[in-house]
Amino acid sequence: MSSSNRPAARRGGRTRGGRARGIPDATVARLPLYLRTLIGLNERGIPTVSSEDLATAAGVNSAKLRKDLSHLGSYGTRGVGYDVQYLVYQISRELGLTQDWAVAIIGMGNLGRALADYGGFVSRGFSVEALFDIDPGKVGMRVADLTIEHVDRLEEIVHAENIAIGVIATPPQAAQEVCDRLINAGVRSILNFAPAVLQTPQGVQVRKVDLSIELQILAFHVQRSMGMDAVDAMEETGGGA
Amino acid sequence: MSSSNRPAARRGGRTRGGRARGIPDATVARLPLYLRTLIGLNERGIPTVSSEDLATAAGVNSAKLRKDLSHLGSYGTRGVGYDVQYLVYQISRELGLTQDWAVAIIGMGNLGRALADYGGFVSRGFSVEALFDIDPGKVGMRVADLTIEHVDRLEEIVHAENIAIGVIATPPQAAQEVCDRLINAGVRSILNFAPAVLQTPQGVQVRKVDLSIELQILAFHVQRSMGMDAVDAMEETGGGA
DNA sequence: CTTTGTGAAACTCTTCACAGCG
DNA sequence: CGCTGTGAAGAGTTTCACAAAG
Repeated sequence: MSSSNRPAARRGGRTRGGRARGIPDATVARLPLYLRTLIGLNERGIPTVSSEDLATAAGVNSAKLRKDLSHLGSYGTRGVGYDVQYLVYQISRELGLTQDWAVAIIGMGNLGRALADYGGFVSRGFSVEALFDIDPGKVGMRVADLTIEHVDRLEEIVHAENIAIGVIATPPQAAQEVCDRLINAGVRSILNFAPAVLQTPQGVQVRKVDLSIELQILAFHVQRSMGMDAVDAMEETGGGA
Repeated sequence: MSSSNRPAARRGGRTRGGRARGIPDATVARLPLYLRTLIGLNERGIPTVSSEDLATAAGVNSAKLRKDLSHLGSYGTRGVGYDVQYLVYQISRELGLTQDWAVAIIGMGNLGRALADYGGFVSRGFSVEALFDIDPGKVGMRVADLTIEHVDRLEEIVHAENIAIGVIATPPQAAQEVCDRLINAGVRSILNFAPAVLQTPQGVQVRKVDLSIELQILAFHVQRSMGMDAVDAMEETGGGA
């Protein structure tokens, strides 16, 4: 469409008024992993950790870890490592987890209910404040200490509860409409579990969690590893045409 | 550890005996998305589609789509576009979806049960063949036409049912052990829903789906977009210490 | 004339390797 | 010394822009 020759349109708010921070997306995506690992170390009473050890525990390479952390500032001590608690705090702050964000879940099928019940699915920083479904039979039911509301009340409740993040767990046909309504109500961050591509205006962050896509990526690799052993011939002859 | 100066160790089986295929990881990760989009077009009776239209529907840019598809071969017709059904078949074949892979789910909590019940969470190409839990109270229960087995029988049943993919939906403490046992039983592809880093030997594919990580990434962006409006000052003063 | 397929350029991310600090 | 923080090199990915095909 018209988006052919737009000049790149920087994702993620690169620079800004004051100091230009601009943490790379790839780094942001790993910070939660470091945070979880550090919280584990802290619970085990470990006060400091080297980049090498933290990297191993988080499953990444140590140079990458150091470069990632360097984007937050110089929080390490040469010859020693990183102070675990201090780093927990700094990463939490960077991720915006020093305050709680209100979350709404839309779609109370199996998955939506599992998400709502999964109380511990968020250590801290989030609070599920509203649940929605379109089925009048479900409206009024209580799940995880909340009453399921009809999706017609979405805008109203998003405003009242100051919802910052919407989690879409509806069937795929309903996902785009729910998404539009969330955006209309002012939500700018959406976690989408529905197997559907959401069209959103610029400035809205969408992350998707898609079981069948993950499985299909795995299937590709399964097929590959099978090829190593035996299936080679099948492929070479055109396999099943 | 010892993984410091290993020479890169190529992920994903780059070249092989015959022709070197080597589809980039980034492309593999998008193929399922194209596949789903194409299936939708096919169901609506659309016989051919241009890269521009398919890209828009899949939410990517058309040059990227063309380059991705070019890794599979030259399946388009210049001046016309791509034959929808033919492309569905080619992508399915490339992803290894022309046959069914047996899947086991370990951990029958809320999430595990939702996954097992989510019959349609896989269009085709997969078949959930076994469910496991460690809780004797759950063993024997029927979920989604299957009987929950005790996790002690994992190896036995993985062999008997020829399980290709393991889905870990246990609490995080149990994840590594389950993972080890799956690998020991010969499973080389794992989808991990537990919020834990899995240590695996080379050659094992792990994909993780992690709700709290996704939310935390969103929180970062929420905080960012807040900064645009008002919260700027809070940050500058050290916010909430 | 339309649309693919693709070199080449641009950009992002990862890894190396080491200066420099504690 | 040991370990961080980082320039520079390398790898991977995206985008551009256009020649060639239908």
